[in-house]
Amino acid sequence: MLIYVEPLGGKRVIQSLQRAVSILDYLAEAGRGARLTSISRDLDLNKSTAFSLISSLEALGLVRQDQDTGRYSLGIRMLQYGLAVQSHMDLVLDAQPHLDRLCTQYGETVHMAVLSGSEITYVAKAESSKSIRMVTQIGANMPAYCSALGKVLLAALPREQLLPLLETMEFTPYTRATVQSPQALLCQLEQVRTDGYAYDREEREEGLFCISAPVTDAHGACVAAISLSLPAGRAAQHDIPALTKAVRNTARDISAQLGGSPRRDS
Amino acid sequence: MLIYVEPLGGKRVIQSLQRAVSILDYLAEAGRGARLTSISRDLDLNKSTAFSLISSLEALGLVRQDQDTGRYSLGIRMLQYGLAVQSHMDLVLDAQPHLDRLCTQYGETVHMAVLSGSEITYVAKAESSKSIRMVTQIGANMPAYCSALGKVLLAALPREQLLPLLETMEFTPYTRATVQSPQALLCQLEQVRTDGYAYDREEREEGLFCISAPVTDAHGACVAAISLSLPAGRAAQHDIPALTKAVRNTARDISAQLGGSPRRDS
DNA sequence: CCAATCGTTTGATAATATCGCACTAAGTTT
DNA sequence: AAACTTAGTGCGATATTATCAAACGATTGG
Repeated sequence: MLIYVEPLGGKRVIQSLQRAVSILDYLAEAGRGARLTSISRDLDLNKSTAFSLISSLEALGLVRQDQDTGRYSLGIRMLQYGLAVQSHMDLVLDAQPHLDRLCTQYGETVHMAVLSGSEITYVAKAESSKSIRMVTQIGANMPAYCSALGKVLLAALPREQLLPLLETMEFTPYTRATVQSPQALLCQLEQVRTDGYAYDREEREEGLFCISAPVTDAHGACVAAISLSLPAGRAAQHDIPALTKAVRNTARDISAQLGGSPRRDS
Repeated sequence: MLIYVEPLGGKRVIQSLQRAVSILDYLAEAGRGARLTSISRDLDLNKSTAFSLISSLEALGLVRQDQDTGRYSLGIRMLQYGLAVQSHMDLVLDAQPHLDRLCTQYGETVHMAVLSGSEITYVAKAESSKSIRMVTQIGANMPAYCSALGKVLLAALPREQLLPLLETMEFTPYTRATVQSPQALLCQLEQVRTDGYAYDREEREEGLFCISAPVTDAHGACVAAISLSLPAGRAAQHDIPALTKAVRNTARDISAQLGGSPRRDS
């Protein structure tokens, strides 16, 4: 008998759903499929329960089982969900043309990202056609503290959300320029707030330079950030202030569209 | 009191999961977010039940609620799942280089797809760099009966699976060349089985020509199909028999790799 | 200003997911 | 080859859990 007392005001989450999602997470990370036993062990689920959950997920198409090995992995139905998110997000739909324009204008890769906890998630991009370019995947995550996009997004958070988040961060020194401490980051974020844009000068990766600016919704809340990435080698050929201005203008254009466009009903 | 008797041997699916997934499906289709009320109405769920499910999904990050409108839509966590599927599927990983090679060799778009019920799902692609080209989305679905990929995949099914599937199909006449009846389709599939490849001669879309061949696993079971798509206008410039041979060879290469590569353990 | 919806909360209830146990098949060790 | 292990799967009893009806305050609209 397990008596679970809700910590006051906490939302009640359906147990089987919570467990099912934890299995999906597990499968998303476990590259080439996981065994039922390891799932039940690692997630601390009764084997029968795990089986019940997994076979339900399989029947629903979210999980598939390899006929030969018996291993479980995510099903292709997940692909469709991912696509649906991408193609339906107002943000992405509205922003894409602007991103494309900025990309073709300067021939460099453009990204849009949102904040998920202390990481950023890329939600849209427009890729440079040059052979040396930044390669990223939509849906992929990156630590926020060492990217221009992340700094813009973090800078927009109110202190009461930002400070607890800083606690959870680990500051991995990817390069010589990587921010190393919460204090240094806070200091940079202050600068970002006054400037209205952020740079990443090879903080995440040697040779990668990024310029980022915030995208705000109708209420002025920062819902995303866009960035322009260029190899440091090409940075000298560009007029950085001009690029910065272009990025900010594009961000403003997208923001204006988010604020102005009337909402359609279904 | 609802007494539900399982139809003997049918797998029992966890109800709350089934309902949660139906909500996810609903949200995936409902473009710009759905209202709680319409979800509960259309899916025949008690409003409280729907709310419980949805708020759980929200707490788990699969669904998000627009602050302003209150509408629910799929969360960005779904993007990450989609990405995980794509990057972990052996099939896709193994096939991508072959698809890329075929694409650059002829400068036309190449696809790989699998069967989901009576539809095909694109799981990988290599895009032509020409301005006039086929534009598709990974994860998107298409009816199987009117595409080269679909015909290859259907042709590989055993009769006992194929025949019930034919019952459920609706034959929409997209073009003059679209197959119109189960009989005509069966006849074509017979041909595909003996030939080992399939064509789509503007059956889905005017001006679109496709060549497809099956990809088989270690046991010879057809697990996917690949295709090369070209605008009918460019078809005359190509040597169709040579293209067909190239597609079949690429499919064979991928199949060989699937059969030969030893399976890794975690 | 009343009527109608909206999303949300509550608490009682019974239906449901869970768990322990048992079974089979395949792989190891003795 | 028998005994032992470990895999995935099936079943039924049980109480935990998801569900439902009713009602709430907040908006919206006629």
